[in-house]
Amino acid sequence: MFSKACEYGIRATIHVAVQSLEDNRASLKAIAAEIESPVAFTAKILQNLVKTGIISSVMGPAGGFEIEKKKLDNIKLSQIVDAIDGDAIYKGCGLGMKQCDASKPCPVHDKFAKVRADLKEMLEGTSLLVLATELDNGLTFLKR
Amino acid sequence: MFSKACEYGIRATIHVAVQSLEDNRASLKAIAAEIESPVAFTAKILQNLVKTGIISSVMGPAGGFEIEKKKLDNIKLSQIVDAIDGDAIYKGCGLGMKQCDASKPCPVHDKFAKVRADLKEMLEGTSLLVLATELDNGLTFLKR
DNA sequence: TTTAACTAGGATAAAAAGGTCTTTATATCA
DNA sequence: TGATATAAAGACCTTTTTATCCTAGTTAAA
Repeated sequence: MFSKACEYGIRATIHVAVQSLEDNRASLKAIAAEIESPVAFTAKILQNLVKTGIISSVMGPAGGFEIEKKKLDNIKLSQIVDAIDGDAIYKGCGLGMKQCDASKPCPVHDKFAKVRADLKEMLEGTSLLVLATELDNGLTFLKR
Repeated sequence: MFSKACEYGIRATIHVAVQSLEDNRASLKAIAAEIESPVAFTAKILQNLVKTGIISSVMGPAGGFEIEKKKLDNIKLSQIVDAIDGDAIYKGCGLGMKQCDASKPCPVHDKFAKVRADLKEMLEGTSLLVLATELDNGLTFLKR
């Protein structure tokens, strides 16, 4: 479904969100440990998310990654996915055809439409605040 | 969503199905031309599908790939996807975690459940016969 | 000025995608 | 019957993309 980079990116961002709720910064090392991801790879993904403006970073001792608490409710999963994997999952044809739309649909175009719409709705409707809160309440997990 | 191999595999199988409805065999070359796919790569995918028993092949002159007409209604998209990409799309965690189920869900587990169920239902509910018939009627396309 | 942290870039490894060539099966024709 | 041509099967190789690692910089607090 998503690339490894995107999977790590989402999990990392959720951890940063949880820490930000408690006014802590999350260091690269802490994030990688928390989500059990390769450190250097995670670094690149985070850099990308910083460039995109989804999270922010502070260099130097006591530095790390953070997200303004006010923004947590407005950041949706879709933004993270879009920043890392692009929009192929929304726009691309399910069978990889270049041109595939209502006027010249691939064999599964109509059948896929619903699944795709569901996915889009889910990604656009799920905020970091919700994900972070659920994790914080012990309802969900980031490891294993 | 699917690997390139799976996309080609689905498209190739649909073309074989259409030809089988007209009692023709489809040669590798014809298939690759029809779905605009790399010939050798397509060959491997077809071999895989033959081994899985989804399509059958005949060697030698006038040989090619075919599907028993009777079977077309019973072959579902899900079988093709499963043969090529495996069951990760149904069973795997959306965020790539090893253990992720109702008892220890990842942050998007519940949200993904619906999308996944939709996808599964769609793949398991769509038969080759339907796809081949729609293509034959000019309602859908395999190229571009 | 030391040190903890992010930044930047390339290097390497693994997996996916695609290509080449040889072998095997089989229909057809001499 | 045997030779030939056609088409899939199989083994191996190259390229591209994705994932991962490493090393040297830059920033800023203490």
